[in-house]
Amino acid sequence: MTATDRRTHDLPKAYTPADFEAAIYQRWLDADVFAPDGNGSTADPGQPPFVIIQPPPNITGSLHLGHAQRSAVEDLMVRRARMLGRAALFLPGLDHASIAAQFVLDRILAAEGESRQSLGRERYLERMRRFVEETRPVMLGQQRRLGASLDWSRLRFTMDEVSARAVREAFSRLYRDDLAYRTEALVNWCPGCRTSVSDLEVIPTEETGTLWFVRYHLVDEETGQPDPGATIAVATTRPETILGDTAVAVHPDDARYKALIGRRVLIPFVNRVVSIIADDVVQREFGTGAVKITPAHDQDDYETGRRHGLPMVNVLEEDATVNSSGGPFAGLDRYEARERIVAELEATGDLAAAKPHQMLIGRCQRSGDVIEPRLMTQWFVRTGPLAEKALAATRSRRVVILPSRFEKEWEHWLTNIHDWNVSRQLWWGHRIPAWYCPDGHVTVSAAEDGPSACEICGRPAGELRQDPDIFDTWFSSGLWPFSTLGWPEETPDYERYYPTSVMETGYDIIFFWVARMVMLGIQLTGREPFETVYLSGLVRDPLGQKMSKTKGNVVDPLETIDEFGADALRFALVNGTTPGSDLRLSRERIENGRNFANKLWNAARFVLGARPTWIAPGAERQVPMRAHMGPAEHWISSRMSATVAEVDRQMGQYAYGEATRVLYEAIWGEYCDWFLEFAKVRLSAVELPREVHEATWWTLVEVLDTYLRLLHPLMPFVTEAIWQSTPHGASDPELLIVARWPGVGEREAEAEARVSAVVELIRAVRNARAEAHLQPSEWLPVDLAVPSELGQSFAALEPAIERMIRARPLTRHLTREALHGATAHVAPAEQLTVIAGESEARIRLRSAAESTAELERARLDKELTTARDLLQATRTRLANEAFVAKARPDVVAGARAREAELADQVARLEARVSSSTGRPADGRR
RNA sequence: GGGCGGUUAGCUCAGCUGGUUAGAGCGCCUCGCUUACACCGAGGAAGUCGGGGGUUCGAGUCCCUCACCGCCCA
Repeated sequence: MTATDRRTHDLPKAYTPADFEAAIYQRWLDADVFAPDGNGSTADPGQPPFVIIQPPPNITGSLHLGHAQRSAVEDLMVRRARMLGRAALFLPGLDHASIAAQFVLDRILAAEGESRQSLGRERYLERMRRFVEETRPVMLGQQRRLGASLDWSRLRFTMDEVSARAVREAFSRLYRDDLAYRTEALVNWCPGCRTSVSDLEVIPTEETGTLWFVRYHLVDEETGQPDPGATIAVATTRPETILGDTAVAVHPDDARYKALIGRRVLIPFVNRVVSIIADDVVQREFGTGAVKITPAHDQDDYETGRRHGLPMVNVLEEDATVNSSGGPFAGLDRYEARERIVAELEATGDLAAAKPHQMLIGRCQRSGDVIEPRLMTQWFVRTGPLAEKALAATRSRRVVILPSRFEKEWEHWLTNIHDWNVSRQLWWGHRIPAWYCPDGHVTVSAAEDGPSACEICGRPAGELRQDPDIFDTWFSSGLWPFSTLGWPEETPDYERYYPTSVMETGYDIIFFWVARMVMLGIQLTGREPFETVYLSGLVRDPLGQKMSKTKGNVVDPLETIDEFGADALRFALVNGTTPGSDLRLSRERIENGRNFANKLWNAARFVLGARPTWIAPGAERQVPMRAHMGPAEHWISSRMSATVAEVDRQMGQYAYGEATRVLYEAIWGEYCDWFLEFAKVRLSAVELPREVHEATWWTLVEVLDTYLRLLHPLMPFVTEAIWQSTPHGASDPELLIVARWPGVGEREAEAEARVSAVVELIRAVRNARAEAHLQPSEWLPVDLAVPSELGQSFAALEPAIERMIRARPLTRHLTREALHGATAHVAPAEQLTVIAGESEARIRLRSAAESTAELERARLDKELTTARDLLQATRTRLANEAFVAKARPDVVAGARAREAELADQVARLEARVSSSTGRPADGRR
């Protein structure tokens, strides 16, 4: 093995990510580069820090593709910021997710023959803490597999003491400022979860129910007895609520019922006598125009009840069975009661009609149960004043939402916001720090041990009772951007890293979470918690369906990483995506990522293996000497500058999908497909001086190095693995993760144009050869002529061109006339003519077959037709006076140049066709 | 009911402020193990940019309208 080969063999032939990903992550950890103030940090203290607080995944869950995509995007931003020299903090966390966690644990307990109730609150919470300790490492390990450069030294949990203190402090401040209050109100009750939930957790679903028409008997005002003949019919979709009716309402202007206003009716089963009242919220067209009023079980009725001072009769228990107010139906489940009530109404002849009815039914986001409005005393956050501040933040652009179309939804939601019910009748979560004394006085305390006495009457703590409820999980999540940094204490982290830079999350929780962080952040810290909200789309299956366990279409990110590598998955999750739009993830996409990584890997192997023998393997990276660079080297350097600029531009506007495509094209389509091929030939030319070999090789290295840097945020593992084998500059650190982001270099327009012309010619020759069905491996004599200004470039690239078009010998003529003269003696059927731009080539065939001649004529005819059509189109444009007068001058100039070029091409093709057929090229088709 | 998004090659999707012949990946067809890579290379076929109308010298891109699909809010 020669010295040249040594470095090649540092990289195995095939890209096998499983061999190095874990080791590389460990190297990053050992080097302490994730923490912005870690030992390995190369951050420039003069620059502002860049901070992303990671949306904390649910502790009991496992990592799914949604997490994977978010981590990929967040990590991409963080890694780029780090390479730009900013102190980059990417803070990891876990969410206690009370309802979700209780669901999981309750299932486990059920399997063990236990239950929440059988354990009791203390033992249950103890059990939960143990369970959470078990699941915790699972989630964290998954983040590592993805390569997320999270600062593990700052890991937070929403139930740790720092978070708990923040929750207590936040709530007591809100209470103090009259932004939190306790009141009796209708709340959304989920009988399955046995807790109230916020409006956002109720999913309206379109369902077909029944609209029942029920006759209520009027009460004879004199006898006080029901009047068998006089009835008023009401319509209802929930007959069981009849039991809680406390009025019947009609529209005041409804002629049908005007006379009945003020009369009384008897509510069946419970024998309650209630009044017929007038209220203009009644819709006359709906049902019979008369509606039953159940203030304790319907939002609209509740409002009506309040206006008219009606009694509120609650008829349901926590589990949605009918309570003792339900008379004969007490103890029955709500639906059983409904059936029985309908049956009995039918029996008594009071059921007037029953029709199928399309309606919206609120179901619990978590359990799917039908939500019951239920009257309860709960804590609420007064959202009006908070929402105003949140709106001001986006309107003034202090908070920018991407993509911007979500700002409209943001506006709409925040301007129509309701107060936020934060009480949950669960155990796993932050207990509400409110205490009640026997006289009903409320004391809210931020102290860890609670209040020492009632704030109002001074009764000692021993006589106070703490609210049994806990907070909605989103309440603690709403504090996340600052509670993680130590708030309410003014810790060094809070001082340095708050407000944060970007909040990246899914658009599906913009209101659940983002809006609440902004509201609470501004209220409690006086500042917007982040500058930019980047909303990702959702990851769907190849058919566009949401992934869910029940559908069985879930793709496990870890299995994917095992098979294809984390980089392939990350590539698939970012490439071709636009913020806010969903992504259909298929196996093919991931394979594409793996293939790209493999391509890069092998290109690097080539570069390392092509090192000139006299350059030491560990040599410091050198800038290629411009004087010894050939046209291809100038070309790729210039293209590299273009790529850096374009990637910067796209990433600067968060267009990561676009940036990825740009890199893919630059690396595969330019560097590998063309530059490597040019370089191969130059490096194997022993007659060229050492300086030329060096210039070419250092160009290969420089471009590879730059592309590894640009690609690193997207595909961190493979780029770091390769970079560990490539020559570095004197000022480079040991690890790519903390290396500097490339600066934009200079463009060389002429170098780009010249090589483009060469590439165009090579393509055209290959095309002609393929269409003539020539063996790709067959070497054939080629004569060519290129415009004089390209002559020098061609000369330098000739050996490469020779090889790329299989030309032997390759004869270059100074003018087209010379080319034509030199090939005039060859029969038209024995050669192919290729016209590419201003260049022209003739390929000598070994033998003249009639079929070849015909194929050639057909090909030339086709090219001629295309060229003529294009020429015609360009001329039509130029003939339009309005175009010439009004279009931008550069556009017109471009069209003129185009016209000249096309005219020349058409002329040459015509000449060629006529000489090969012996007749003039015919006119227009 | 109000609002938003989508509709571009067989499939999945890019296409930024309107400007030459609308791109990519996968799939398809032909050829090829050329000393980085068959997780590859060379070449090719394939699109009336959902329909209609308008603005403009010029529209996939801007405006109006209709249709279908999806989402959010009531």
